Amino acid sequence: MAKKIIAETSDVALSELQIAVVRVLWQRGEASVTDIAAVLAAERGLAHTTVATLLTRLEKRGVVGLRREGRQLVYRAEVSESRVRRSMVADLVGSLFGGDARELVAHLVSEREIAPGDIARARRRLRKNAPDAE
Amino acid sequence: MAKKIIAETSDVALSELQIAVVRVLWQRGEASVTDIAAVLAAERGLAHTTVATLLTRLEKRGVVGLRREGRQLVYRAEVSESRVRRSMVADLVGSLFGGDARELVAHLVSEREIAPGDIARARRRLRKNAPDAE
DNA sequence: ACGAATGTACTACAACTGTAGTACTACGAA
DNA sequence: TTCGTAGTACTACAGTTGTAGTACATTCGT
Repeated sequence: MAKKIIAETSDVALSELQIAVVRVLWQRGEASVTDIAAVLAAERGLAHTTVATLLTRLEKRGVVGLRREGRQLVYRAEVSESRVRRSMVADLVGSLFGGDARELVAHLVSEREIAPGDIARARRRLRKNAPDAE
Repeated sequence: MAKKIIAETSDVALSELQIAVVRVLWQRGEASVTDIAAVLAAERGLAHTTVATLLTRLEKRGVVGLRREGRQLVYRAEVSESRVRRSMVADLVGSLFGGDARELVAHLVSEREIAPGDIARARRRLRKNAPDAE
């Protein structure tokens, strides 16, 4: 009882590029290499094989899963966006804000990225979209 | 007119470990390799030479500067903590929150990391510590 | 002055990342 | 049936990171 649990528990830190790849999967649920490569080619001119390599590596790490459809590989995300957000925000808060998310909020305020009322608004929205998410 | 300006303008993304090193400098203003190595050795058992290597590399990147004092090297940070925060938070918000910091706040709320009033509190604190900070 | 200790410079090395080419296979069109 | 094409697998390669050893130089105590 190791690998699985560790995989479920441990952090998922992804690079910007890796996120861009997985984002396509978050949006579509599933996508073939060609689909994803098309997006990444448009977004940043990456070669098809580059995207394939990226996916292979992410698969090896368990970040994405794949299914074979004929000769094509169809990928899906194995980690949710919120899980990645959770772990990456926690990493950032931990290393740069002394582990206190309120420091991050203070930073955002001083950078004028957010304004009073944004928390309340977020709360209302959350309540609406997931009324019983405790 | 390139390097300098680019250096001043461009992003500063540091790894967790690199931040731990620079944090010592942020705290003390200046510190010798031995000082920093002592902290890092205590914090995470790193060898003296490891810390020296880290510092050399950070120096090459312009993240820290150094001064020679006899046979010792005394380092100082060349980038401020707030600059690093700015650029790393922007990166994270950009890649995981669609560039909208309010999404990050919503995430923090849903993770129960912050509560209503935290923005106002941050505001008051900022106003107090830097009354004319625009 | 000599040897131990201190401190830096250089080298090493594996893992991971960004990037992509090449080789090979199977499929579909003519 | 044959050839171009789509698609995957494998290899490559430079740069960064985490980690530290070794080689040298310098200095301090006795």
